[in-house]
Amino acid sequence: MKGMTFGQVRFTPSKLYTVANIFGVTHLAGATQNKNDGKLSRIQLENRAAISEAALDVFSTDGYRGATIDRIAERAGMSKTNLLYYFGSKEEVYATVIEQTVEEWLQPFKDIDPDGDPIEEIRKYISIKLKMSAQKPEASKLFANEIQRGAPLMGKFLRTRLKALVDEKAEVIRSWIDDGKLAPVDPYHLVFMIWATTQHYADFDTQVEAILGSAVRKPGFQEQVGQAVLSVVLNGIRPRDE
Amino acid sequence: MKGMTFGQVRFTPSKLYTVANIFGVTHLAGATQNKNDGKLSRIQLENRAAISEAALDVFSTDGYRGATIDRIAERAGMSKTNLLYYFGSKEEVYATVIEQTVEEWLQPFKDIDPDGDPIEEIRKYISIKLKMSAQKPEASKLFANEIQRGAPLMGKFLRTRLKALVDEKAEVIRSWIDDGKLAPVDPYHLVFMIWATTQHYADFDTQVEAILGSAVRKPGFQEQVGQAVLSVVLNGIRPRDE
DNA sequence: AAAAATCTTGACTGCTTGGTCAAATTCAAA
DNA sequence: TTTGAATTTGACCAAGCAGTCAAGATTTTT
Repeated sequence: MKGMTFGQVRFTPSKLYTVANIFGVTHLAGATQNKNDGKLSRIQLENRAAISEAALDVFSTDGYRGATIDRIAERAGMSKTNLLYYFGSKEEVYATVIEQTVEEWLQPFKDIDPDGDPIEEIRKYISIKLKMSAQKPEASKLFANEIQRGAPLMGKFLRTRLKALVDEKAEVIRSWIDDGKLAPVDPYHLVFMIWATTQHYADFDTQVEAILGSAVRKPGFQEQVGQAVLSVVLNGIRPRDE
Repeated sequence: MKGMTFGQVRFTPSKLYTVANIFGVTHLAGATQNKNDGKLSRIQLENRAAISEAALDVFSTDGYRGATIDRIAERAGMSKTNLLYYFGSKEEVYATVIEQTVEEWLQPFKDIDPDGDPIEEIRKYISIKLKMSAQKPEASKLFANEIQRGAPLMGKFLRTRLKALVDEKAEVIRSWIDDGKLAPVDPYHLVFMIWATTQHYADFDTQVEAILGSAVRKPGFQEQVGQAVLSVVLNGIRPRDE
């Protein structure tokens, strides 16, 4: 598609292709045929990084449709034309940013250790996830937007790699339950609950702040959230008799 | 239907205005100076309803920016021009749809009964919310999108009425805890958890379906979700000794 | 049935925005 | 320093889209 268009139009000896792995988008990166054998120059590195960062900001708040490459370029400190020199299209910028973020975002989930203590592993996972939501809400918002659009870009990824990963972890949880170390609960829905709850603080930060007011900016807030969420997930709201 | 009322109507020379009070948007409603003293004609009623329904569909999947009034009009079975005869602008359509939905969506929350059995009240609330998410995911997606954009339209509503409502219910939950009928948990975060979890099944249905596959369309699915969510929220995942 | 009011639409306008092009300007290797 | 490659940008184009306008069609009122 993109590649074809370019092949057809004249191959400017000044464009270099980078293969986007997960989402199957082949996209330009800046400079081909540079004698530097595929390696990106200092300027390319800097500019691509600047664009990615700016794009994450803009896409996460404005959504794919709402974002404009003009605004991304401005935020990255360059002209739109120059941005388009590094990324062949808006969609490529978007795909790249999602790619760069998804691995990082999923890492703590992968890190759940089948041999660890179940309660401790889940506690750790929730804590990390909450921290990530607080520190980089843009990442969460970016995904949320993509999924809510029907995941036109990530659809296949969700159905293959993500599903496989969740299946794997669900099996782990199931074995924990079998060992009597967790109360019997559908592992998939438990995962969804954890995702929903932790990401809520990123995706709906506007609402959380509207309701809790300035408290969300006080130092202990994150800990308070962690404690509350963990308390419910681990112990439930039904009083335990002691 | 009391409490927050919308839809007062007043007139101007050539267009009939409808005042959308909560969101402070004054918007046109169609029809020139009809003598019919504020009452909407049969055609007005039908068309406004058709537009609202179509708009909910389109806005919820495409977001505000992504939606076009052309597509809304097409879906409502009329020309864009005609749609604009009933609603003065895209934003008015949007505001109207949000208004029409928010009350309905919030009703079960309002219905939480301070004098009821705490566990039972919360169980009921979660069940209803899950059912709503399954039956009308568009409503949830519409809000999600609005909040994630930074709530340009609903911001004030969130900070005033919604906050007041949540404050009120948080007080109820606190009193339940004081009575020893619930485990001690921050009421606000409990509410957020319930919102996040239940709405997740609407907002992220694409992801849920990608991971669970065809199971989501099987008859018992909704009950399964309800059971899993309730089990965690009520009892937690830490095994209870019997 | 005629008039008045209401409803509907095609044609058009102006603006935004993704993307192209060719002409610079800067950078880096020799 | 020279020279070719890499980088940058202003001018431009076409598509998409919100919103206007005036004229025609339909419904309601008298």
